[in-house]
Amino acid sequence: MKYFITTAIDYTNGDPHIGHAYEKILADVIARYHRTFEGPTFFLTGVDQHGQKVQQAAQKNGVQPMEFAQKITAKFLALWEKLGIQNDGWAETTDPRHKSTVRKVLQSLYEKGELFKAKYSGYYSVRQEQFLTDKERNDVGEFGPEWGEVIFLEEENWYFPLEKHKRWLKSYVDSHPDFVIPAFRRTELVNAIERISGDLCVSRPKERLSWGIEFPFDPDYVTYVWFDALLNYVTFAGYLSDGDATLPDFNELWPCKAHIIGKDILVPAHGIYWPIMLHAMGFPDEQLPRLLVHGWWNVAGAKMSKSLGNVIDPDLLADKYGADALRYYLMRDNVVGQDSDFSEQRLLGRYNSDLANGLGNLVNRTINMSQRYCAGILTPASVADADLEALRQLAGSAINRYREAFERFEVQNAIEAVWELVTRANTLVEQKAPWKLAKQPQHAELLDAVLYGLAETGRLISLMMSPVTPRSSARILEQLHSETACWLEWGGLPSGHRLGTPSPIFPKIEWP
RNA sequence: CGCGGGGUGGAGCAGCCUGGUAGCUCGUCGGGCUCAUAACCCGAAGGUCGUCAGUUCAAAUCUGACCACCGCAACCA
Repeated sequence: MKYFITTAIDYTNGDPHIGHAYEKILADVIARYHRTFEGPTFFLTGVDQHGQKVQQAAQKNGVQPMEFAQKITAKFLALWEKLGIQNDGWAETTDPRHKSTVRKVLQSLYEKGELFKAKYSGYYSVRQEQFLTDKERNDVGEFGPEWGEVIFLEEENWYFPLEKHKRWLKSYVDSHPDFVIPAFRRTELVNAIERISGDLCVSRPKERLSWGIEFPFDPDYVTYVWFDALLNYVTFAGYLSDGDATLPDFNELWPCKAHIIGKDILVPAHGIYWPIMLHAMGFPDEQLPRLLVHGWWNVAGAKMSKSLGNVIDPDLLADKYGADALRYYLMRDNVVGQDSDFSEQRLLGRYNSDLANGLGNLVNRTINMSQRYCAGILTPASVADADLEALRQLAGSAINRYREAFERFEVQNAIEAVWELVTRANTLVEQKAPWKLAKQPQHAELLDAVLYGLAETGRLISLMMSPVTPRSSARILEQLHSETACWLEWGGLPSGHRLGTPSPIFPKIEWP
């Protein structure tokens, strides 16, 4: 079995922003942790290319939907490359392999009697191309001018029954407390399940929307975008792929350990539609995925939105401060699940105080002293020293806390555990003052022990930080001449090991 | 009486589920060090943990009420 983790697939009707980046970085950090320290991992992310909004955005730009979707897709891909997102699978909903699986699922649900055709009539906005409900009525009970021409329309569509699975979903969620992480998000879902009524319309007549996956048994219709998008989690894991060698072995991956999603798409898409879909498709309860729900990045206390014009561009930030600095800030300054406030000043503050002054300086002074006092050649401790022993003990407990935090998706706590070690190592430098020991030949062994302890601590720290700051960690390990070892225990550096040349990894950046 | 979230030293946040000396980063003040990216280390000041009441030997943490704040049309993680 592989550790299978996914993100939501991003809708290709607009450019990526900091929220998209945060989610992918979070998933990437967790995936990298597992890949490095736990075992085979499969990280899937991608883009959602179908649907009305994409069709509309394309029209607005005067291009075909496919062309538009591909253009936006390229932007996402370029950003993930820049941010160091290391995904194993890439989901595009226009991929023929995906279309084929979606059709197979539709066919199978149809044969099981889980899809039915029915007429719906109601008020329909021609401009917005959607049916209106009472929610859209304004104070005086009318549909406002923003909807344009509103007509009464009767339309036949395919429906997926939700209500008949309501009782099952309720009992499933009740008996699986960790279906939704963090726990408080579960409350919202439980309330929403109580309100389930009616069925989900999963088709759109082609004359109204052509940009989607055609129904296999009714070519006048395309699939509703969520029904199409949610299935990416199984199709790109190899579900019903008939041994297609370009896709993974489904049995190796499923069930997914975590779908990482934003709080806005928990209800109803991932918390209601998706488990009911899987249930209807025949997945047993123990084969359902888990949902890891993250919060939003606000800006100066306000919600980030295109209309407010306060959208943060991760691409610019990565250029300005480096991908690792951005990754570090987003992971360090946020409790997974909660909202956070984005501040560039704070990003810079974190970078300077934690990465430059803390970790970067520790590594730099360690290698420098080793080069200066023992020609960069390490000799493990041959003398007992209480401070060194304490550092070694702390390294052990930090590793444990780090691993436990990752198992609970608490990336922030994992980082804090590492930083305790950074601080402790810097303290040891002051306690032992190697520059003094170097002048006292009788303390040569203690000096060796201290320098070894510092280098080894530096190795462990950069290893532990490698999921978060992969490129910087690689550079640190390179300077330590310890490029390959992933040994997360004390003593990875052998006796006689020769360190490299020190060079600042995180140069300090002044606020303009 | 709609749903949900948070209200913790100057700023930003953990802790709350599983009650028991209030923790972290930044900032301020004092001291130390000189290996290092003017970085590092130590110490100090600063909090009645929104308010009121309850449970308890003990409440930031559990219960109830109240107060002000944020999100729940669209864009959208």
